[in-house]
Formats: sequence, C-alpha cells, structure tokens
Amino acid sequence: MADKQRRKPGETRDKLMSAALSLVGKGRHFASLGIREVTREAGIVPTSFYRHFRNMDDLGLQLVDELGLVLRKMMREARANVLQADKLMAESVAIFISHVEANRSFFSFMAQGLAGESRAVQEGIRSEMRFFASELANDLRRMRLVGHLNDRDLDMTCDLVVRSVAFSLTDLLGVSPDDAYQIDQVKTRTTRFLQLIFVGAAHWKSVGES
Amino acid sequence: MADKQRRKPGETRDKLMSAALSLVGKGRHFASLGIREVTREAGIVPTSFYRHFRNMDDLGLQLVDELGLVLRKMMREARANVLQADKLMAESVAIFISHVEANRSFFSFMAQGLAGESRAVQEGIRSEMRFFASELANDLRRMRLVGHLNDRDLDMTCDLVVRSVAFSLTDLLGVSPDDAYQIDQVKTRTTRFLQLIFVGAAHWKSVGES
DNA sequence: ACAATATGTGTACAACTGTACACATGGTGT
DNA sequence: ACACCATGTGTACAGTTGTACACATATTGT
Repeated sequence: MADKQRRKPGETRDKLMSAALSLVGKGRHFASLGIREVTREAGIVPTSFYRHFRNMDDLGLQLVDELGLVLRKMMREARANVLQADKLMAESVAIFISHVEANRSFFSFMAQGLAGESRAVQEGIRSEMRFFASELANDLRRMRLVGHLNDRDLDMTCDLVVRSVAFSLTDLLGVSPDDAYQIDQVKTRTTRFLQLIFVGAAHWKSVGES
Repeated sequence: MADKQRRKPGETRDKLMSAALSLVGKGRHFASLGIREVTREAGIVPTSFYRHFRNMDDLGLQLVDELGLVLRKMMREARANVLQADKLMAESVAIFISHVEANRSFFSFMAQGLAGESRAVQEGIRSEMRFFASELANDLRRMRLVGHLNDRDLDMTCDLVVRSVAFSLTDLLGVSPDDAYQIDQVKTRTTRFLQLIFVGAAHWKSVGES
C-alpha cells in the first residue's frame, strides 16, 4: 500500500477545498462538481472525502466561512487605505477589484452561490453581504459623512451599495483577468454607480420630507 | 414497440425545455442537470433529446431566447399600465414581482445563468438585461422625465436600475411564493432602491458640473 | 510503551451517465 | 400512392458516480 504521508492536521481538508475552488475557477459550476472529481483534483482517494465532509453541500458551507475571512481582510485593508473622503469610492472599488483578481475562484464561488442550489450556502453568502453592508454603514457613521441620514436610510443605502458592487462582480468575472482595459471599464462604471447612489443619499431627506 | 404518438411539431422540444425549467423550479441548479434526468422528467426516451438539442448548453441557450420573450411581455405590460409618473416605480416593481411569481422557474434560471458555467448563456442573459436597460432609457426619454441627463448618464442610471431589480430577484426567489409578507418586504425595499437611484439621477448634473 | 484515535488507502459494486446504433412510424410533398 | 424525412422508441455499452467496508499508518494521551 502506498505511503500515508500524513502532515499537518486539516491539510487534506484544505486540499479538498482548494481543489473545489480551483475547479470553480476553471469555469465549472460548483453545483455540478462531484465528490470523485474534487478528490481527483486534490490528489486524494475518493473515500477520504468523508473524513472531512459529509457531502458537497457541507464543503460548500465551509467555503462560505472562508469566504467570510477573505471579505473581512478586504474590509480591513479598505479601512486602512481609504483616508481622504473624496477618493473614498474610487479607492474602495479599486481595492475590491484587486481582491477579486487575487481570489478569483473564491469570488466566482460567491457569485455562483447567490443563486446556487444549496439553500444553506445561499443564506450564508447573503448573510456575509448583510454583515458587510452593516459594517460599511458603521464606518460611514464614524466618518460623519452621512449625518443627515437616519439609521434605516443609511442601512438601505449601504445595502444598495453592496448589491451594486456584488453585481459588478459578475461583470468582472466575465472578463479575462489580464484584459486591463475591460477591468478598468468595470471599475469606472462601478465607481459611477456608487457615486450616483451617494448623490441620491445626499438628497434623500429632501425627498423623504416633501 | 410502444406508440409513437407524435403531435404538433416542436412539442417534444417544448416538453424538454419545460422539464428542465421545472427541475430548476424545484431547486435544482441548471448546471447539475443531465440529459437523462431531463428526458425522464419530460417523459421522453433519452436518445430523443438529440433530435432537438446538441447538449444541455444548447438547451440552455434556447431557454435564454424564451426568457427574452417573457421579459418583453413584461415590458409591454409595464408600458401599458404605468401611466402616472408618480407611481411609476412602485407599479413597475409590482409588475416585475407578479411576473416573477408567474414564471418562477424562468427567473430562477435567469438568476442562475448570470453566474452559470456556460459562457454563452451568461452572455445571452447579460445581453437581455442590456436590452431591457436601453428600452427603459428610451421610455424615460419619451416621457421627458429626465431631461437634464445626457444619454450616457441616463444609460448608466437605467443600467443600475436593472441591476438592482435583478439582484432583488435573488431575494424574491429566496422566499416562499406564498409568504405575502416577505414578498411585500422585497417589493418596498426594491422600490426604495429605485427611488434612491432616481433621486441621485435628479441631482446628478450638479455633481458632474461641480 | 502502548492503546486509542484520526486520517489515509484499496477494493468493490450497484446505479447512473452520455451517446451510438438500428429500427418504427406518422406527416408531407409530389 | 408512395417515397422521404422528421421524430419517436429500444437496446447496448463503456465510463463515471457515490459510498460501504476492511485495512494501514501516524499522532496523541496516558
């Protein structure tokens, strides 16, 4: 029998998750992946899959958790780098795009999961987005850029912002990673969307009161 | 050998497309459907599939075309029913939601296809959305509600509108079809999004010129 | 040191898959 | 009337799938 070569704990588990992610990155849809396929990609024997996951949905759920980490890292970086309010949106979008490029498979998985077949995964991703939106609202409150909006309206605005960016994700994933021109197109368009939304937010009260 | 019972031309073809759609409506992901599965659902023998489609992607493409028809019907209805400008958004959203409820599987397919594994389907749906957005822009121009926006900015606005509504689609598909309360929540939220966007559009020039 | 546990491998199998092929039959054009 | 074609059926088969089971080995706790 071949060598066992067990290493760090959780290493094979990671290999399986990376394998699934890698297949997604190659254009496959997560819902169409099979256990054998993933283990093959990971260089693991099929039955070993069950040592770590009950089924593919289970693996998907754990991927959502990791996705959460990626998003949080992104948020931290945005908070650290976006200093001037005037460039806030353009820079945030740039950071978003660079993170997507750096974690393409992860974000592909996220885009797929929003309309995926596992309700749990779907709910997980949605929940990550809600969290992201509420953090964004907190940041904006802290920066005192939106003093005229009440909490509910600010939450709505941030919700819309996050959705718009998430939708741009599908644009971004649709273009080749080295087509700098197209990527820049997505970037400017997304930035413009955000600006439009914030212009709306800036004048929102006046409408709400009229 | 069993009876042939051939009927109208294209009938079996429709049965196959409906079968695929029906499976999607039951929560399955299109990317995970197989030929045998679809033919089984349609009550057709597997090999008959090839009389109408080359493979599942082909079937998906044809579904996109039909989706286009559904969207156009929806547009026509909106144009006929939305008369007063002040209720424009709320009514449009209501019409959208009713069409989604009436064609749930179709819209599930659309939501899935945006991040699906067939590039062609993806592009097809995206193209339908672009068309929709440009028609919307034309309507708004005709109604002279947005005189202060140049063509490019109006197109952008409509693009954002269509995206926001499309994203709401995933919310809508996530709730039970008979949970009237939740559906109404989605409706008001979506309407508010659109209002926010149009408030932004109304004040856009002032920012663009500053 | 050594038993227990976690995690890997190999083998096995029934169920399912896509698709090739030959054949049957109903509708259509001449 | 009759040949043709589009479209249905049945059979076949090799390849893949999920998963059960027995077994091997490395790590851990005592």
